[in-house]
Amino acid sequence: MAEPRENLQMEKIVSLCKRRGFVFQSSEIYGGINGFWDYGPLGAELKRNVKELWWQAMTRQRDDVAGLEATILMSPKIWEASGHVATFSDPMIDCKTCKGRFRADQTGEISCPQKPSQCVQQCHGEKTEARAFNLMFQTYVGPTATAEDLAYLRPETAQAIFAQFKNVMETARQKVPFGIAQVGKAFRNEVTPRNFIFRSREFEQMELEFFIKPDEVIEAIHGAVATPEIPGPDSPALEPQPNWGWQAWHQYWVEERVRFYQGIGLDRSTLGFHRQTPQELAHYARACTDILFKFPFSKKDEQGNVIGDELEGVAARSDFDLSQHQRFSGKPMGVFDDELRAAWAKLPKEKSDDLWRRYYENRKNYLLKSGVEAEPASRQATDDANGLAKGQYIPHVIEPSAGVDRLILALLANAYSETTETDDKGKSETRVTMRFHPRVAPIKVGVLPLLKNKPDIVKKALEIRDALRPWMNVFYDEAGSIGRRYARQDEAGTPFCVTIDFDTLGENPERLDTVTLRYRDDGRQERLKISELRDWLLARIR
RNA sequence: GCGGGUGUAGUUCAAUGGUAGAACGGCAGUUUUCCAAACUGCUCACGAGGGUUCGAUUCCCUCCACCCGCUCCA
Repeated sequence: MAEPRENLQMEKIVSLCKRRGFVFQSSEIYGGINGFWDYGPLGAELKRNVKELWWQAMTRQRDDVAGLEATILMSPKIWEASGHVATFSDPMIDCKTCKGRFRADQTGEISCPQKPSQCVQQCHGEKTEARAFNLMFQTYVGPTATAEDLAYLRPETAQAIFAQFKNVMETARQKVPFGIAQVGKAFRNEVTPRNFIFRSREFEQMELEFFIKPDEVIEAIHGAVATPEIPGPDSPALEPQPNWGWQAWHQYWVEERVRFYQGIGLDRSTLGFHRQTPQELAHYARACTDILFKFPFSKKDEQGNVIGDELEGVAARSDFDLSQHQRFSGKPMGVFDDELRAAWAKLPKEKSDDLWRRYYENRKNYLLKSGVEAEPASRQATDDANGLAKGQYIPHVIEPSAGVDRLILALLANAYSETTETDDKGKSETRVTMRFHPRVAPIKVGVLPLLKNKPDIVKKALEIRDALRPWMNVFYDEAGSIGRRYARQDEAGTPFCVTIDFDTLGENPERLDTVTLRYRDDGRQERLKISELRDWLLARIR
């Protein structure tokens, strides 16, 4: 059984996180609280770096994405529209005899684990009353704590993006296709928080909702929907094209996201992919590709290959979300497209009839599945399809949704490496090095005076620290032997250290104003001029 | 929520029905000290609450947390 070893690996990581200040248990002095974790000094830096890199890549480096920072508490109607009020509060029944737990509305369909010939409803197990399992945290807005004041802590950040879709589009002066990005906390009262920070009750998400034209619109404007080749891992990323349909956009975002992970040190070989099957997909979703990371606790498939657990889901969610908010709020969520209206007028009749029909079917299908009666559904779908001919449509969306804390855990697991060395006396010791990519490393450079009792060396070291500080996170350390300080920085994952010695001060005139630069991963050292230090480091940490 | 396991310094471990030791770490100091050097000194723990007992870290109960399995995972 390989399980104890994998468990050991997680235990080592958890222990290091505590010891070095990456992650602490929340409320530890009171015995902790299940499903909540705090980030210590190094963890806070690591997390900040990750979020900033995401924000940089997803918004600032692009013309077609705008940012948003919405509130955690919102109108509860948002969660009715999104479906969370309904799906997050399933009544459950426990069986005291067989220890099973079942959805109360399915006891007539699920077979009893002990007597598969009978359904749960019929078997003789002693069952509890149905109890509501609401996975959304509740609170009250206002002092009266009545049912009208009930509110929920958001279980995902995405819905605020949909709710603010029109405002953002207008103020950012964007046109479809474009996206809205948001980073923020989300809360789920998980039944079983597990695996350290992998599944917790308070967590952070980095979500993009990228709005695209429905395929019918692309066809009307461009004649056909493009199906581009997926570029190989080493070829340059695709440039988005105006004639892309949802499949091309979906593939594009999966690829973009994988490149992001590679850019912060997660090699493709550490990742896995899972394309959700039709059974797994939500009814409104067209496709969803999960990007997985092979965690120490991840399970293996029949062939013994590690499967991985979800870092991010890239979902093609059709026009479901905006449609829901349009229906529940009564506010139009569609957009108007000049190009579409002009193109539509020039379409051959059979083409426009075909597109009209397909759009109509999609809209009717959505409405029926959302519980709208047949007749009003077809009336509404007719209106929607007529709107298409006038240049109006509800955008579809591609949603790359990533968990920050899961990514942090992936980076920790990926960086963790240990080497055991045996000295002359036969005493062996294990050293840990956190091989973070310099972009995410909490500390970029350690500044170390060789000796702390030599004022000139210390003074010079402090000057260097102060010169680098505005540009990167610097850690100054003068305590203990130089080797000990290197080792401390290795455990923190600091990619570079500079050491100031007597040569720096001119004891060896050729080396005046130079420092030792030491690499974390192999201990290699070279001599670098102080005047070149800042640019040398900046080139490697960005 | 159910079943199993675990809970002793910051970390990893030890011992004990008579209130706890070590290693490593951390802090301070000495040292022209470049890979956890050496030496000196110091700091830090029985998850919480009850019960049994003259006395509980040790036995019992409850709770909390962590790990594993089941369940859940929009």
